[in-house]
Amino acid sequence: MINKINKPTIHDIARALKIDSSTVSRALNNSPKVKEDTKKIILAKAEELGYQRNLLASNLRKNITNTIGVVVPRISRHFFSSAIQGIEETAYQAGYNVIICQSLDQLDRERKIVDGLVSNRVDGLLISISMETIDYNHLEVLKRSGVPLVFFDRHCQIPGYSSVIIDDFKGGFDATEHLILKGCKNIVHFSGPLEVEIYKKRFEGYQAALSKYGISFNSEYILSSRLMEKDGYECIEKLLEKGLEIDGLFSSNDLAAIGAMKYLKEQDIKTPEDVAIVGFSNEPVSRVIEPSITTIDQSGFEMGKLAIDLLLEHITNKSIPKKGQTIILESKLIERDSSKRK
Amino acid sequence: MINKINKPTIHDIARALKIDSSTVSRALNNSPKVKEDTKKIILAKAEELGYQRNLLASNLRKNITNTIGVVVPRISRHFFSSAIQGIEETAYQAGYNVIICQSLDQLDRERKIVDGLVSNRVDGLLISISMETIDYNHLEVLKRSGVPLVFFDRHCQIPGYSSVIIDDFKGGFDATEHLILKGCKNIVHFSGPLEVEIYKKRFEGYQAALSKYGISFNSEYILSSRLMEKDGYECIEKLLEKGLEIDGLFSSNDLAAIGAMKYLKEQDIKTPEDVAIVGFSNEPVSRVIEPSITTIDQSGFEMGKLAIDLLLEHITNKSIPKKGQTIILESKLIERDSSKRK
DNA sequence: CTGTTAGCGCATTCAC
DNA sequence: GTGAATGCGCTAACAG
Repeated sequence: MINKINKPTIHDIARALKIDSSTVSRALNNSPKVKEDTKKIILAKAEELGYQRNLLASNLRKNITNTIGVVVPRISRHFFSSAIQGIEETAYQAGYNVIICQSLDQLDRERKIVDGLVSNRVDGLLISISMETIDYNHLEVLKRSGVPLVFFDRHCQIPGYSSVIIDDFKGGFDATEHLILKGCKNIVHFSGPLEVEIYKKRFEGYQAALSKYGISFNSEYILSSRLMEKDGYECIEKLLEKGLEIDGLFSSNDLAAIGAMKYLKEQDIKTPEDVAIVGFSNEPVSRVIEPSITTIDQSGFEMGKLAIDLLLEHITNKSIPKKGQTIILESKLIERDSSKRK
Repeated sequence: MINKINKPTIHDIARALKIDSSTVSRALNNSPKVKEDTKKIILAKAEELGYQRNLLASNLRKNITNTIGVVVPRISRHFFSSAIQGIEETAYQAGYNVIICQSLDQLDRERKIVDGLVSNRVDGLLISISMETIDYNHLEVLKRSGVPLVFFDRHCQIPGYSSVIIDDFKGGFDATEHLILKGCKNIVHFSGPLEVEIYKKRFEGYQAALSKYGISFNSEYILSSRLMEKDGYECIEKLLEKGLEIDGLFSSNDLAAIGAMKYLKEQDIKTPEDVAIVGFSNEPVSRVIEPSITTIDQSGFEMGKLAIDLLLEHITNKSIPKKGQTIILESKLIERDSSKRK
């Protein structure tokens, strides 16, 4: 006997009841146009047959999916998982499903993911771009298909798309100024790719702070990497091997900062007395692991909330604004006790 | 002018080329039946119009989606995000998309998610059930629809479905024995709901170890909770307020263990000298935060890999085995230096 | 209230 | 090789 588990359709239940499938469809959608009695009978039969609506067909017909796609670099990063938390919360309330995808910071994967999501006709897209995303073509073409898109955190300047971001320039400035005021003269900056907007802005903030206090800029102090823990470790290692003086470090995230800290400890350089560190983060664990790292805080949850709100607005208005709206959140520096210097 | 951004279909490109849409369809699927020349023309026009295949329609027609659904309690937990990593890796290689969903340990959400996934006609399901999942009906009904399902880590006994799990009984036994050998007599056990298979097994392991060493079982030492950090904190607080003697703790995860540890430190009870702790985990950060917690290690990545392999096998064989296969991984205890006693 | 008809976009069988 | 015809499962417009 063949394992013929064909899923029942509305026609199956219509046939069993000797009525028309359109009535079944209406009943299943709880249309007021169908008599309560028949509704009951239909629902019962549906239950009996183990009917489950085929959303592919339904969505195809209705031309909406009630689904929004979310693309982030990695779900394991606390910032992103809390952003997703915020997104899902209001999305579900608004009756939307959420598809979560991670690019792993690979442009290639990001392209495929976005393509797939659009092919699956999501109603909207929320994206925090990968570190490799310097070419925006895969996003720009979306405008032709009219899919609303909102960036959050890692964004890029494409007219017509909105963004929810923090004030990266100010964050970079504050971080650097904080270090300067602590007495640092030789401040290293761990950055992501400088072609990516947020890293560029933070870098500009860094430069501005140096310049304000009349500290000369040394390009050897700028290290661009993927900001993983091992990157921080290796970067600081290289710098020290070069014999460069370092007394302050501004890292564009906490992972790289932790990596650097680890190396310094191994080398018996007792941070934070010797090297003061500031990193971008709202990762609670990293604060516990390295309480000596002062952080520029970003709330993923809040950004997620704002981003989904904006997106839902765009979806319901069917409006892709000409310019796109940008919401900039204040970044705030949270100082740890232990990073006080002499 | 109305914002009429109608997505082009194969008919649009067929019309533009004065050929039939079926040819276009074939070309787009790279069928060998269509001449190379026409293929080129079609592809060019598709590009020009910004055509993107409607996967809803395509999948509906083909009755497969090349998508598998993954349901986990929370993506932010390292165990699950590394499992997802493993799953995605082989899934993508095999040409499958992955939809990630989190139940947040709520049965209600889990039900809706599973329903939605099945309605969207995923080709298979990978699930780690919520802590509230005591009633399996939403999973049992899936058998009628023939959707292959594989459990990993948090599973339940449903004939016909396979599981990838660790040896929870042994884990519970080893943890408890470890504590006993360290000299503990009064061992508390933080558990999840005992109706959930894995917690039950760990508890049984706990009991078996006590019994082996002739230590009497005290039900006051069993605390069932959701195992969040605050749960651990509150549980140990209550126990100590009751005036109960405690010198060992076996927690079913690291979060609750950390919560307990926090409370103990606050109370100036110097763990690990006073209370030895074992928790289930493979969360690297928790080991850094609380190196005094010895752990029973679980590799999410490995379990994810095994689970997806099993699932893909089921999908390609179109076989829902009568009994279901169970892969049991060895659990291993990883001792931390600092948890040595007297 | 219910049935009839049509079609969402695509893939596939059958002709030619 | 290509075109014509059919239907995946569902919803919506239109009758009655």
